[in-house]
Amino acid sequence: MIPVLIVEDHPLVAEGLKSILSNSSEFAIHGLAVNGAAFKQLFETFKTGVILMDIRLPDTSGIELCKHAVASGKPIKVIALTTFNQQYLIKEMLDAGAISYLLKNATPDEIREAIRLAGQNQPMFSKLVKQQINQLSDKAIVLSKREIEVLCLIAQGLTNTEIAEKLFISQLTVDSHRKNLLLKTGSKNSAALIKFAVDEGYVKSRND
Amino acid sequence: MIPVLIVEDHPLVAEGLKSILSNSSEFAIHGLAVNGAAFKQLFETFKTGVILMDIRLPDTSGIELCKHAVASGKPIKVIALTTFNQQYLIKEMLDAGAISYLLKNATPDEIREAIRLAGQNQPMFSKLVKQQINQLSDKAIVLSKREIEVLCLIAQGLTNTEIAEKLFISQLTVDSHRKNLLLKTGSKNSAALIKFAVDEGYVKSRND
DNA sequence: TTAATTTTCCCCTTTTAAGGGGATACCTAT
DNA sequence: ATAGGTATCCCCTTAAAAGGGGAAAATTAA
Repeated sequence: MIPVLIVEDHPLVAEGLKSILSNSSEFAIHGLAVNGAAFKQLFETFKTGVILMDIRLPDTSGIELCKHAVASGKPIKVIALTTFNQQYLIKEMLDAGAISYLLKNATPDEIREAIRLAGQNQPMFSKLVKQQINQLSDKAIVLSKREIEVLCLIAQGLTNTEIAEKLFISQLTVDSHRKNLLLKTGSKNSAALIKFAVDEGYVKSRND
Repeated sequence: MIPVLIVEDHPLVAEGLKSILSNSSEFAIHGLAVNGAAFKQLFETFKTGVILMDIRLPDTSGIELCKHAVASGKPIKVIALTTFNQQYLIKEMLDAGAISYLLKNATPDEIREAIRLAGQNQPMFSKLVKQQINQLSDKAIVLSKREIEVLCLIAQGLTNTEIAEKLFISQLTVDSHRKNLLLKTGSKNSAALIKFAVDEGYVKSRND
C-alpha cells in the first residue's frame, strides 16, 4: 500500500483522483488538501509516500509546498499534477524537488503508474512535458528577475517612462530591459512579447 | 432517474463526474464522449435528459455541439462545464442554447443541483459566471469579426503594414481597427490589448 | 578573487503606434 | 426605407517603441 496525499483545489479533479485510487488496494489515500494551509497540517502526520501536487492553489503555490515537503527530509516523493506545461513552471517545480510532472489530461493508468514509479524513485513525465524538458536543455530562454518584473509591468500597459518611475530607475534602463526581452524571447514587438509571456507563464492570465 | 450524457476530454474530470453521479440513484449516465465525433454518435440514442458539456474539445467546440443538440429538437438540456469564465465564451454558449454554465471548480453538490434544475428547465450559474453575465448586459465589449481578426494578427506580432498586406486592405484601415480596438477595450497600448485579448479568450493562449 | 551575469545608464536613428479628427460605402435588421 | 453598426479609407501630430550600438557599477557564482 502506497500512502498518497492529494493536494488539489478542484473538487471534480479531486473526486476523480480519489475514485481512480480507491478502486485499487495498491494505494492508501492519506488525505485531501484543498489549499496550502490544509496541506501543511496533513503533511505533519504524513510519514512516507507520494504527494500528488497541484500547482495553482488558492492561497499559495504547489512549488512552495513542494519545497516545504522536500525540506522536511521525510522519505516522500512529489508528483506535480497540473494543467500548465510551461517551461518556466516545469523548471521551477523540478528544481523544487518534484520527481514527476503530469498534465491533468493524463489517464488514470498513467497516474497510477506514475505513483508506482515514484515509489521506486523513478520519474515520469507527460509527453508534452518531456518535449518542454528537452527544449530546456537545448536553448532555454532565461529571463532575469528584473526582466520578469519589467515584463509584467509592460503587460499591464505601462510605458517605459511609467515603469521607470515605478521602479525608481532611469527610463533608459527600462528601455534596455525591454530590448533584451525582445531579443531573448525572439519577439518582434510588445504584442508578440506579451503573447509569449502569457503562453510561457511569466504573466498570469486571468484564467490560469 | 435523469439521463445524463457527459462530454469531457479530461479523463480525471470525467472520472470525477462519473463518481459523483453514480453514487446516487437519481442519475443514469447514458455515456461519456471524449470528443465531438463520439458525442454525435452517443447523442443519436439519447432521447431526453441533461448534457454536461465541456467547451474546449480535441476536435471541435462545445459551442458547436450545443447547437447541434439543440437543433435536434429533442427535449434535452445542455449544461456548460468548463474552466473558462470569459464573457465571450459564456455569451456564445448561452446563445447556442445552453441553459446553465458552471466552472470546473464547482462542487459535486452544485453539479448535481444544476442537473436537477436543468431537468425542471431552470438555469444555474457559478458565482463568477453570474458576475460576467451582469457585466454583459451593462456595457458589453463587442468586437466585430474583422476586429477580432486584426487582434489575432497583432497578437502574432504583425505590424499594421503586414496585417494590411495579409488582409488585402489599406494600412490606414488596419490603423483604424487598431484604434477602435484600443478604444473599445479601454487598453492604453498593444501590450495591454493583447493581455486583455488572452484574458477574454479572443486570442487563445497555448494553455487554454 | 576572478569571472560571469545582471543591472544600470547612455548615445544615435528609424519605424511604428497612439491620439485627434473626419468621411464614404456596405451590410443588416427593423 | 432608414437607422445602426461595420468596414473601408484619409488627414494631421506627437509619443513611444524598435534597432543599432557601447559601457560602467553591482551582484552572484565559481
